[in-house]
Amino acid sequence: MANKFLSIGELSRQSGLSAYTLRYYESAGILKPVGRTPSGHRRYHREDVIWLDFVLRLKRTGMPLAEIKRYARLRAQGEETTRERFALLELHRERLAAQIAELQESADALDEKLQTYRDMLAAATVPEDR
Amino acid sequence: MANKFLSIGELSRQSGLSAYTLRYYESAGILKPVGRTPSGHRRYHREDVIWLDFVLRLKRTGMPLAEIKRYARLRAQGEETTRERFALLELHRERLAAQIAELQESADALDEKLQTYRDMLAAATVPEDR
DNA sequence: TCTTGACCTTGAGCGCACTCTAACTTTTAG
DNA sequence: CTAAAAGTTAGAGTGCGCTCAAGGTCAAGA
Repeated sequence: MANKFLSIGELSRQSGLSAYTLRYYESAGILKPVGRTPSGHRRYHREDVIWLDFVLRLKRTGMPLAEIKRYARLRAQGEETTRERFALLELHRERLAAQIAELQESADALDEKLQTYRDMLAAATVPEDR
Repeated sequence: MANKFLSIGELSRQSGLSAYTLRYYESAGILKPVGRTPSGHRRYHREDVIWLDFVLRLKRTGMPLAEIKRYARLRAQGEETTRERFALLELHRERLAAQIAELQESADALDEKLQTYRDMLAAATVPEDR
C-alpha cells in the first residue's frame, strides 16, 4: 500500500484525466518525460503527481495549455527562472481576480433577470384574484 | 443620431464581435433571422441589440452556444416556455456560483504559492547578511 | 501455455467557436 | 460617373484540447 509509483491507468483514475490526455500532456511538454519500466510502461512518481495537481489547478482557472507549458519549461530550466515564473503567476493571479469580478457581476445581472421571471410566473399562476 | 437600425458593421463595432461572428450566430440559431433592406443587407433593431447583449452575458459566464441556442429556441416559442427558460437560467446560476467558488479557491491556493515565491526571492536577493 | 487486459506508438479525427476566401452586389463619397 | 468601402452567400480552413484507431508488446492469472 501507499505505492511509490503509479501506472498511467492508476494516475488516470486518480486525476480524472484519460490516459490519452496524460500521454498528450507529456508529448505537449506539460509533463516532463516520465520514468519507464524496462518494458517501456510509464511510472509516475510522487513529484509527477504533485506537479500534475498544480497544472490542473492552473487549468481550472483558465490558463491555456501553451502558457502552462511555458511555466513548465521555465521550471525545468531551474532556479535562475524563479523571478520569471513568479511574474507569470502574479499576472495570472490578476487575471483571475478580474475573471472572478466579471463572473460576479454577471451573476448579479442574472439574479435580477431571475427575479423578473419569478414575478412573471407569480402573476401568471394567479390569473383570477384568489 | 440615435439611429433606429444598425448595419452589421455598426453592430460589429458596438458589440466587439466580428461581422463573421454575427452572421455565424444568426446561422447557428442564436440570433433570429434579422431584418433586411430591400437589397438584402442586414438591419439590426434595438431588440436585437438587447438580446445580443444578454447572449454575450451568458457567453461570458461560460454557457456553451448550444445551450444559449436552446434558450433562444424556447424564447422564440413564446410564453408557454417561460417556466422552462426560468429553470434553465436557474440551473446556470447555480453552476455560476460553483464556478466562482472554485475560482476563488484556486485564487487562494495561488496566493499561497506566490507567497512562497516571495520568500524564496527575498532569501535569494540577500545572500550576505546586510 | 493461453488468454485477457493494460500498456505502447504514430498519426488521424473530432467538436467547438469562430474566421476567412472567393466571387459577387450594393452603397456611398468625391 | 466611378472608385472604394461595405455588404451578400456557400463553403473551406483554423486553433485548441483532446480522443481515438490501428497495430503492436507485455504481465498476470487460469
